Amino acid sequence: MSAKRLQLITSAFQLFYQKGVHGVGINEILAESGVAKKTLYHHFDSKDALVSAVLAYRDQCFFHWLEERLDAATPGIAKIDTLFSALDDWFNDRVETLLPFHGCFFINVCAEFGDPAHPLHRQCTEHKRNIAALIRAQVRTLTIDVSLVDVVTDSLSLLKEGAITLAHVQGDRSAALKAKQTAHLLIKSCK
Amino acid sequence: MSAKRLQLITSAFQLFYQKGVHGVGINEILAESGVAKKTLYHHFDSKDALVSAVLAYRDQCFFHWLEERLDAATPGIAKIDTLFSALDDWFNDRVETLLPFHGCFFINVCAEFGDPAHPLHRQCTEHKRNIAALIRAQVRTLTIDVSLVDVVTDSLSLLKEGAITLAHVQGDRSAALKAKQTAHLLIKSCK
DNA sequence: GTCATGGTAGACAAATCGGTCTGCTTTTGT
DNA sequence: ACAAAAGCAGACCGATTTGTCTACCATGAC
Repeated sequence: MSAKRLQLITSAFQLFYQKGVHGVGINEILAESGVAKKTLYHHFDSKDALVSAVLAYRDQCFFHWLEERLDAATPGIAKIDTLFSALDDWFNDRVETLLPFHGCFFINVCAEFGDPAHPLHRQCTEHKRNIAALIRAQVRTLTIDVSLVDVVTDSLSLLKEGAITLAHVQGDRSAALKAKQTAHLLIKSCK
Repeated sequence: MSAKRLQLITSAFQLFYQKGVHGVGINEILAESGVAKKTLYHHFDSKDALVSAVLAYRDQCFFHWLEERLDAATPGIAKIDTLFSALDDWFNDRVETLLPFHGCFFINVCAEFGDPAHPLHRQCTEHKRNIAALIRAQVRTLTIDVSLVDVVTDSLSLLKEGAITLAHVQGDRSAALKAKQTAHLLIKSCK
């Protein structure tokens, strides 16, 4: 990938994440990234195409970060602990690669592109699907009845998304720890 | 309240809810509401002031709707059942007064106004605080140890917010029922 | 050496943005 | 009845939007 292209994506992400996609103009991205307008439109057909590339970039960053954190944990309940500890680090700006917390970028984009049929909205749906699959893989390492895997995965997803919203909208930076506590209660009740 | 003022607020809400605040221009609101521009700026100092009024309007609609639903339920676990049944009705467009589901308007607005110090962001925080208090009142009718009221309230809030996100971003319209199931497990484990 | 590629700065276009204003009509309170 | 308030349509303003275009420079492949 071209260096300029990457620079455009990272600058655009930073601005979109803070101010929303519609709240940031092309010219602001150019000023921040120090790239010429012609170059931007050489790499991307339109602003929407840039947004799509930014979503793909963030999807990759976020997924790999979480996957690495989870891989480092020992199978079982520690995997679930690690999931919420990782979220806690994210919420409290202890993960440099994720940039200062401003909620979930994919939730934010869906707020602006509300139509579920919109390509950008679908891209966000896809991201969440991938993360949910990652969570399911952790749940499978738990010593619980196989028939409970689906429902526990759903519950953990609910808690994760709820924690993100609490942290962002309510400004409750301890949301991940609350979710971890609830997850413990939940899994204990499965045994 | 003036009829025109109300018309402006309801039209603006409908458009903002579907397309996001920055995705809707003043002129579109005027065309949809059939109100003159001068009249809009007679009632509101700026677009931000209109957004603030729309938030207040939605806050009132949503709170009163949920409060009525919860009041009608018998104290105890039925209150919690009713909470998630109400969400299920909302997600599946069975509540006319809330308009077709496009996620939580307050979460959406926070996505566009990411700065927690922004007045519109704070207004959303306030709304969530009020809803959380309403949930806490239901939890108090449960026959659980008083020391658990806080943690159960937090857990239910997490599940509620998570369900909203799952329903909107993932397009999972059964999210409220999954959350209800999880809430049951959780409360059962408190006894 | 030559030529395509990717890059620069920035003028420019057409549309739209939020917001102001004029001039006129309708409604409403007393 | 009459004056004040609220409403109308829409022209207009300056700023900003996305996107195009011209003209030129640097680099590297063949």
